[in-house]
Amino acid sequence: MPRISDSTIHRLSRYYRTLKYMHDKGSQTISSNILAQQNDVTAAQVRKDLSCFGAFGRRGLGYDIVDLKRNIARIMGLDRTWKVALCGVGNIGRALIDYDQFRVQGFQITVAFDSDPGKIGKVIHGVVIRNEANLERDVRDEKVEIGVVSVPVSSAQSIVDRLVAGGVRGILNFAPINIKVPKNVFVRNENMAIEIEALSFALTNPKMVQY
Amino acid sequence: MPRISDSTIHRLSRYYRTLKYMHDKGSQTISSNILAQQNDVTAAQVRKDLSCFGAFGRRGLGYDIVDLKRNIARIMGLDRTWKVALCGVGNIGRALIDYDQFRVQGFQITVAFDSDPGKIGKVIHGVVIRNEANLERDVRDEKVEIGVVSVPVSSAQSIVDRLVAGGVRGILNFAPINIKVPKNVFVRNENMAIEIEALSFALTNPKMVQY
DNA sequence: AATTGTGAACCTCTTCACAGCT
DNA sequence: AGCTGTGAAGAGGTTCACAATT
Repeated sequence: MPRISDSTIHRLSRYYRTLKYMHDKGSQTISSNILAQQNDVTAAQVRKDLSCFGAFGRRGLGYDIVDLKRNIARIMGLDRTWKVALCGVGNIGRALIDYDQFRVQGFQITVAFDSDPGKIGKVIHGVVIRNEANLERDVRDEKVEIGVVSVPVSSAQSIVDRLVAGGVRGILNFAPINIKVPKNVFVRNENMAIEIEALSFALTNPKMVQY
Repeated sequence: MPRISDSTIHRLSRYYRTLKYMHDKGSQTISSNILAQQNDVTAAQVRKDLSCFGAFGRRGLGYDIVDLKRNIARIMGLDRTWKVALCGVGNIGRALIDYDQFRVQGFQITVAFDSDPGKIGKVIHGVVIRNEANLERDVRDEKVEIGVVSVPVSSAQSIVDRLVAGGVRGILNFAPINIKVPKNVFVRNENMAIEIEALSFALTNPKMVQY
């Protein structure tokens, strides 16, 4: 089975978003060239990325938007819903409970946890904040597959361990720390400080990065 | 002037965070090997990354933590403060106004804008929400260098154009759209949906990604 | 004429391995 | 002996260029 690079996976998400947009605009077909322009990559890159999974276009004509969109959704597992547990209902956690980009793509925050007794029992955008004490049990009962970690650094690793104990297979980690998981669990990190620091680097060393 | 890759810049941020942590724990020196383990990379990678900017270690002894930390801060422009304008005080914008990882690293949200008349004038964590109508002028008057865009997709490009008109040189974009800027302005995208979609891909095709 | 799919060339990033310093 | 700094080798990702198809 061929390995797919992170870059290709990221680009696939972006192509998918472009296809949704073009479809909403009423277009029927799209060429690799247009898809490329919309995402600041080369047309060859688009075709290479897609060719990892099959031949979806028609020579001379381009790609059927509805068809390609459906294919990418299938490839990426976006043609279904995913049950998500949110851990830590602070500023970021609260923003995520109501984040359209998650909901619209089938990521359903079905349970949320916090350790603060003052928050437990409250309802935020339709989700009840539960007591962290029963995390493993609740995650298992609700058949949660993905855990989102938006707790402080100090409790991130232990929350991750408990999510894994509850049977979660994927973790989206917002805590700025390198968490450890068993080999069969996937982690993606979302550290917003890293991107603004990259901006700081670019502004400080404009000659060292390509504009 | 040698080009520095995005990957190296990202890793530098992560090394920096490790160094802060180790320093707080009271350590004096650190080897490339330990720094590597803490960040899931090889020791050679750490040394190569650092060697882009100079020779900071001592053979046989490793790196002095305080010294390396200071050097990375200087290289990345983290030894100063940056004035930041926040555009769009929705769920994400509100979370960012109070995001420790920004503040602690010197990114000061000095001005915030929203187009909703109901929000204008309100104060969130010490920041007054201003009328978007005067964005260019306010950004210029306050000498803002970085703009954070957390407005809906439909108004993202026009807000970016106005930030640029106000003299901003770097943009952190949370809108899931590929914004266009003049060649001398830097953009970094922070699309949280992309990472959870990458998780969806990994869970759907475990054989195609390395655990 | 337009556009895909793809092997080959190219380029960039990562790892190796070892000389050199403490 | 321990560990860095780095040229060279290796791996992996991107672009080229063209045959194949509509």
